[in-house]
Amino acid sequence: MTRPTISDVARAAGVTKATVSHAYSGNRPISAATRTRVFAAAKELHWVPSSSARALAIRRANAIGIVLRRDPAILASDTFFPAFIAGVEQTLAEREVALVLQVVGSRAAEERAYRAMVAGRADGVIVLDLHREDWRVPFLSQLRLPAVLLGAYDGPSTLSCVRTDDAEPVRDLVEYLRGRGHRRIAHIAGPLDYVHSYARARAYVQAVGSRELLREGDFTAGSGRAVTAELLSLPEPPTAILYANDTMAIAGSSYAQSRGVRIPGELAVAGFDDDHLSAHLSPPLTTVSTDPARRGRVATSRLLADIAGEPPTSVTVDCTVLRLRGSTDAPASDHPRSELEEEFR
Amino acid sequence: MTRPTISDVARAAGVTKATVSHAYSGNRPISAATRTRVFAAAKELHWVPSSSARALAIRRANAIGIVLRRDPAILASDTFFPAFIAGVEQTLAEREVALVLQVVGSRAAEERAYRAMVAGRADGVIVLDLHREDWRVPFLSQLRLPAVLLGAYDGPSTLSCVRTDDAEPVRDLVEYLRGRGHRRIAHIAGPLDYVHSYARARAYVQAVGSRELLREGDFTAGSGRAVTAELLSLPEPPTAILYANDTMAIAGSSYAQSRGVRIPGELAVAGFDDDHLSAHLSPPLTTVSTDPARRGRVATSRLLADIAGEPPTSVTVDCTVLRLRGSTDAPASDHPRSELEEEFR
DNA sequence: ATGAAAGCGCTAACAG
DNA sequence: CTGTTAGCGCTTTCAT
Repeated sequence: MTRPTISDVARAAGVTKATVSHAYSGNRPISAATRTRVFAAAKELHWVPSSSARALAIRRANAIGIVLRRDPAILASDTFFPAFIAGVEQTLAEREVALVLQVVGSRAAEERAYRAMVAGRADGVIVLDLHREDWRVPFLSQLRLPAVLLGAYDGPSTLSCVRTDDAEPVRDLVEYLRGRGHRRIAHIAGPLDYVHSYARARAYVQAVGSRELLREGDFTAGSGRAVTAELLSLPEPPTAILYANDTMAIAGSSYAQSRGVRIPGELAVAGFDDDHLSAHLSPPLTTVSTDPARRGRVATSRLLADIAGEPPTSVTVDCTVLRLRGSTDAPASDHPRSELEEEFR
Repeated sequence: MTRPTISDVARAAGVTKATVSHAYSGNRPISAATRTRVFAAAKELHWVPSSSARALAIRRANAIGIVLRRDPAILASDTFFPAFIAGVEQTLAEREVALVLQVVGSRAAEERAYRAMVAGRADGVIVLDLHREDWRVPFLSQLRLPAVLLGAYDGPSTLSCVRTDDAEPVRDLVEYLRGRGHRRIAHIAGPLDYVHSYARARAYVQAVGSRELLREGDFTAGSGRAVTAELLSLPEPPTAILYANDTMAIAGSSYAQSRGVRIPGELAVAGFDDDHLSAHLSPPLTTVSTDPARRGRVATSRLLADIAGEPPTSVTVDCTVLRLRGSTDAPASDHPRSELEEEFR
């Protein structure tokens, strides 16, 4: 009635536990005959090795962790996360490694969660939502917990890092809009203490040469709407808005439309992330796809390498693709296609 | 250099391992003095009990599992999942239980994943995406793995179940649209082998009394668009469409708008799920909010109860709320508000 | 090629 | 109230 153990299998196969263990791990030669007997017995008894016992013996959890400190509301509105997880799981599935997820509400809980990870829940972690100076970087190093940072972390760090160039697509977008005659281009950034928000905002400021039309949102639909309202009520409102994510872009442009502003005729808008809805809106939303699944895969295999003992490394994954769509079409339809636009297509 | 164990703490505190263990578990009286010494020593050494050792000793993982068999694309477009997870974590955080997540691609992998769960990764599982006849129900019973089914499962089952009434909001919606003069109301369902899709579709068919305008989508934006296109090209197209989720509703109505169909003037649309964007669209989308976070909390505490040895139970959570918004406003603005509408407001 | 036995770090009787 | 002593189920020397 109780689950079978390795001893049961050994007994049934007429061998010892060691033999069963090695038959599975392949860590030492086993005669074909006994191996067959062992496997048969195991299948017969429906034996599956206990992962806790295994974890204790080899001092490895065979799991990686992600601890997220987020407002449930933000989590729910994040299009990046599920796709990222899908990527993580894709490379995890090949080995027999599990993902343990912990969503916490406070810094204290976050520290506890990481300590629990080192204490045997996970062999390493992926760190998301990087801040420009993130306490977790020194904290995790000190914990000696293998970790990979997702995002272009600039502070001192000896941890592995999976970088993305957030600046380039922003520059391209600004250039593209300029080419279409836009002179007042606004940017609604995400919280500026996030490395990716900051990188996008900085690229924007450098490209337009002014902070006048830079605003800070919080990635939610509500803030997209609110900040858009503010921008549109300016004496001289922008003719184009770059949003730091699609959620804000969609909410913002819907708000503009509800006020009678025609998109892209009177206002061009672009997002970031390529939400699954963006291509299906009216007009379809210009955005930057960032292939979260791929980044999940890269981060995971990097982490597994760290765990296996390889030295931490920084890798850059070139995954941003500009998706030019209807929401940034020419303000007036008589604008000829610019060369730049052709190039992007 | 190696992580401290309970023995190190015991030695430092001048007691035995048993005392340290009990000081933490409270499983037997410990004098205040020694307890203090123990805690001091533990803190001094930064000791955190090894979860694998603990799991082996108490035969419990202190973790629950969710295994998901989904296309990454569907995962990414699912607004339900992240919110649900947030709810799960909320009640998990109070106890020190972790969530292990596994996304798999095949039935075989799914079985393996569940077997790994019983084998020590998790003490119980939450089952999502229920099919009308789901092999996992007998499978998990046989595995003797505590499990709670999320959704109104009708087949034979002795597992706990967290139910939601999907039918009522659909009936209400149909009634509401009827009250506004709609006579051709279509429904774009999700895959009909899912219990929730089926329940919604059945309620729809009962309410309108015909399957003529029933279609099956797959919850993605692409299918929302495609099926909407088909419906709109009918000789006698519907004047209202009920979608089984907001993703399809948004894609579908955007498509309609891009074809010049005015919403709600010429076509009323409603979704299901209350995506974070829905209230911010133009027009705002009428939908049914289903409080995924709350259902996550309920399912989790139900599962923890099962794990604690309570007998499995079926609970119904009354969490659907109709959100009437602009996308279902009167076809002609001279329609007086119906009484029903007032009641819903 | 296989067996015997000693842990991995914790909990839980069983004594005292 | 606290110490001793077996395990939990697996891996891994060390023998043979």
